[in-house]
This record gives sequence, C-alpha cells and structure tokens, in this order.
Amino acid sequence: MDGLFTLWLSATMFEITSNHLHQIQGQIISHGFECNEYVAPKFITACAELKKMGYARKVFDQIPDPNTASWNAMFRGYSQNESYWDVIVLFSQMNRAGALPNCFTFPIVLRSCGKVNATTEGEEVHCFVVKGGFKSNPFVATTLIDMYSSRGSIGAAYKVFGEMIERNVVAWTSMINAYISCHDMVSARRLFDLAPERDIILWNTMISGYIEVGDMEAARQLFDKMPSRDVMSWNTMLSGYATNGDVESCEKLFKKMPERNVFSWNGLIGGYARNGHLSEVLNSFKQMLIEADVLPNDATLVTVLSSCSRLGALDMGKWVHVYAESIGFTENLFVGNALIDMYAKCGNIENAIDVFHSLDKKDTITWNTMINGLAMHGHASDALSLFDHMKNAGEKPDGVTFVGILSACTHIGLVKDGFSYFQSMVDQYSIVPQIEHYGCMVDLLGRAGLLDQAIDFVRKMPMKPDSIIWAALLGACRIYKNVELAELALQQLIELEPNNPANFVMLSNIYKDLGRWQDVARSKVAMRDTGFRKLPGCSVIEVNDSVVEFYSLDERHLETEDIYRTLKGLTILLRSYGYVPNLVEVGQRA
DNA sequence: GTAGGGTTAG
Repeated sequence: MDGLFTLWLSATMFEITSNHLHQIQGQIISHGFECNEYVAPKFITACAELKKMGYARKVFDQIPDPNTASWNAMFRGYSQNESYWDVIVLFSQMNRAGALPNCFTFPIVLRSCGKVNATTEGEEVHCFVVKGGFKSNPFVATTLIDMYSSRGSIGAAYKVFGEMIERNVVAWTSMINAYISCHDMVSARRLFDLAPERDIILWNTMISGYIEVGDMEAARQLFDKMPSRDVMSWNTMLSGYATNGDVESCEKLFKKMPERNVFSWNGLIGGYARNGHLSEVLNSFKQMLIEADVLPNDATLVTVLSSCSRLGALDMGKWVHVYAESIGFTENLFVGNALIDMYAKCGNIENAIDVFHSLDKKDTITWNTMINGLAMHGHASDALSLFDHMKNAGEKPDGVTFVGILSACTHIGLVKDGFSYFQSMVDQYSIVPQIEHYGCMVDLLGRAGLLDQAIDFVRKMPMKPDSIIWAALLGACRIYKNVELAELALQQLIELEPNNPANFVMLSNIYKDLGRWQDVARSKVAMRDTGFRKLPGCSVIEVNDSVVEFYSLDERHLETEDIYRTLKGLTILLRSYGYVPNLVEVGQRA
C-alpha cells in the first residue's frame, strides 16, 4: 500500500495543486501512513515542488520520530525555496532531537550556511561533519570548500582540501575557484597545472578567472589550448571580450562559433549594449529573430529594451512589448521593469503606468523605476504619492528610491520636505546616504536659489565631493548668476577632471549671461589650453525603423539644405503662433 | 535523494 502512495505522489506531482495536497494528506492519514518512512519524504518533496513548505512542515511536525530521509527532504525543500535560514534552524532542531545526519544532509546545510553568510553556524556544522566522520566524503568536503571560499576564508578552504583522502576533479575545481574568487590567479594556475585530471568545466572555470581579472591574453591562450570546447567555453570568451570593451573580438568570435545558444546571442547583444553601440543592439536582435533558430529569453529582451530607452526608440520598444507578450513574458518581472523604464524614458508615461499596474507581483526595482520615471517627467507629486503606496504595500525603499524622491522634491522646489525625506532615510530605514544623495541635496538647495546653504552642505558632507556635486553647484550658479561661487566650483572641477572642457563652457556661459565678454574670451583660451574639445551633445531619433543621430549644426546629411530650409519654415510658423524660444537654454548647448 | 560553470531591471 505504501508503495502505491509513493507511486501516486510521483505520478501526480506535475499536476497536483494545493487542493489536491489536502486530499492526498487526508488519504494518507486515514490509512495511517503519515509516519511511513517511504511516504513522508515523498510527500514533503511534493510540497516543496509546489512551494508549500509551511504545509510540509505541519505534516513533518506530526511525525514523532522522523527518519533521516524525512529530515533531508525538509532541508532540500527549504533550500529549493531559498529559505536558507529555515534549513539552518531545522538542523539545530535535528541535533536537539538526537537524530543523526548522514552524508546527504551536510551538503545541503553547508550550502545554506554559505548562502546567508552564517559564519558561526557554518563552523558548528563543520564540527558535526568531523564528529560524524564525513570529512573525507567528496560531496561534503567540496561543499565545505565552497562555503569557506564564499566568505573569503581561503586558508580554511585549503585545509579541507588538503585533508581530503581522494580529491576528484570537482574538488580541484572548487579549490581553484576559491583562489579565483580572491583574485589570486597565480595560486589558481599552480593548482590548475597540478590537477591530475582536467575536464571542460575546469578549463572554463580557469578561463573565466582570467577574464574576471581582465587578463584576456591569458584567457585566450587557454581557450586556444583546450582539448575540446563546448558552447559555454565560446560564450565565456565572448562575454569576456564584451565586458573588457573589445567589441571587434566579440564580433569575430561570434561569427566563428560552431554552435550558438541564447547565451551566445545575449553575449553579443550585451557586448554592444555595454559599449554603447546601441543601434547594433537593435540590429543584432533583428538578426536573431530572422535567423530564428534561437528564441530570445528575458535577458535578451531586457537588454534590447534598455537600449530602446537610451535611444528614445519608442516604436521599437512598443514592438518589443507586443513581441514579449506573444512569447509569454507578460508576467516576467525583469521584462516588466524594463518596459516601465523604456516607456518612462521615451516620454510615454501613460504606458509606463499601465505596465506598472499590470504587474501582479512587484519588487523594489518596479517601484523605484516607476517613482524615478514619474519624477523625471515632472510628475513630482505623483512620484511622492507613489512612494506612500510603496510603503503601504510593505515594500522597503532603498537608496535608489530616495534618489527619485529627492529629485521629485527638487523639481517642485520642496526644500523642507526634501530635508525631512533625507532625514527619514537615515532614521527610519537606516540607509546610509551615498554621494548621489548628497548630490540630490546640493541640487535641491542650488535650484531653489539657496546657494549659501548648498555650499555649506557640500562642506559638511562626510565624503569628498565629486565632480557631479560641483557641477550641480556650478549649474545653480548659472541660474542665479553667482560668479564668485561659480569660480570656486570650477576650481574644484579643474582639479577633479582637468580634461573636461564642459566645465569651462559652463563658466564662460555665466560670463556671457552677465555680458562679461573679456572673461568669456579668457575662459575659452583656458579651455583651448587643456587640449581637449568638448564633445558636442548628440541627439537620436527613430526614422523608418532605424535610428539616426545628429549634432547641433550637423551638416553630414545628404539633404542638409532641405532639412534646414524646412526647419527655418517651422520656426517661422511657430513664432507666428506666439512661440518665443528660450535662448538661454539654447546657448547652454552651443 | 547530495558537490564544481551563466547573462538581464532602478
């Protein structure tokens, strides 16, 4: 009969719901099988698959003397559901109950200790391992190495490795990984050369170690030397080039790959995105869809959407939205958050709000993206009221939330509120303000015209003000025509970034506003002496499915003359309707 | 029933 239950549980696991779970449990109890040594672990495993560990625990607690398999099923269930502390707490309960762990227990418990940085608990479990005589078990020892290396205790990891009687390739890989994680590539390589056996995972591990420290040369040498490569070997090299800014090698490797999966495409597309080749992101995404042998996943869509945001490519973004829904990513949080950001940054705040409301499950990033999007678009009071909703929904704000909140306050000049939000950040949420928050505060004070308080704030901040802070102050000086403070800010900026001509442009604009033409000329000379030219601001628009970039006074287009004639016509038309351009704003960009 | 390799969002 118990064999029948076991069979039934595994056969129905893929289709049972929590309702069925109750029915099954009723059946089990009525037949007196709740404590059966074969049925109990199966039942717990079924609960874990359905993410019903609370329910599993109720049943488990009724078993008077659970066997090791039931304990292990509980540990595995908690671990699968990422409740690592429950694993650790239940393990101490196991010891109090006098039950004996076996070699299957320790890997799960040790991994949980590593996941949540439970240092003392981890060492206690290690003691039990030694007491139980499991320290040479390859599974247990390897997990111990991982645990110690995850907290940077390389010595403790090596001790475990050294005391192993038989070291297989997995143990060697873990030990080498331990050295890599503390960037000791010399020791990692020494072990790699010493290893009696090297499989493909070990080669790949070593290669990604070199990539992590930025040594693409060494990575490539190993890649060329390895006896056989799998897709992951190729993908590792590909994304290595991408993160190290070598787009050409990335493209070359992609073309040479014998086999491509979604990670290969994401490597290429992500490489373009990270290095600012945004049109190439869209082009290679289109190519991916044309070749059609690999389906994009959520990571692909997120990268593409974030490129749309940066390009302002709203039409493409909308297309990706429809496409994402058609392949089943409607409820995906990553995609949803990227969609909110894309719509907000492309200026379509209504669609951003729609996506926001359509998401049943939201995380901190969802709220942050929406709050920042609203703040950016001048919906400052909506941003602030959404912050209240966020708190009511029980979501904890973080540092990014407050960047949005503080910039919302800046937009509508709420100096006092800004200060109290800044204070609540520390008092209520114990978030340590970072330099970007101080930047927001300087901006808040500066734009409100409280320049004395702004400079006072800068002098009192606990870290060294960076160029963003001084630039914010300089910007405020321009609005309120404060030359003395502007000169002070510029002095700091020259020290921090001597090669950025934009700073001189800003000061010379202030002189220009005040009609101090001699000073304008003087700062132009100073700028020339840096030997650098300010890169002109570049704008992009979406035309006929592709993205076109243009500069101020750009003459590179074939139809330049027509374009400027039309522009002139439009300007005249606008003026006839009473539009007066803000020349101060325009001058700033000249 | 247990151990070593992956990307994405503010």
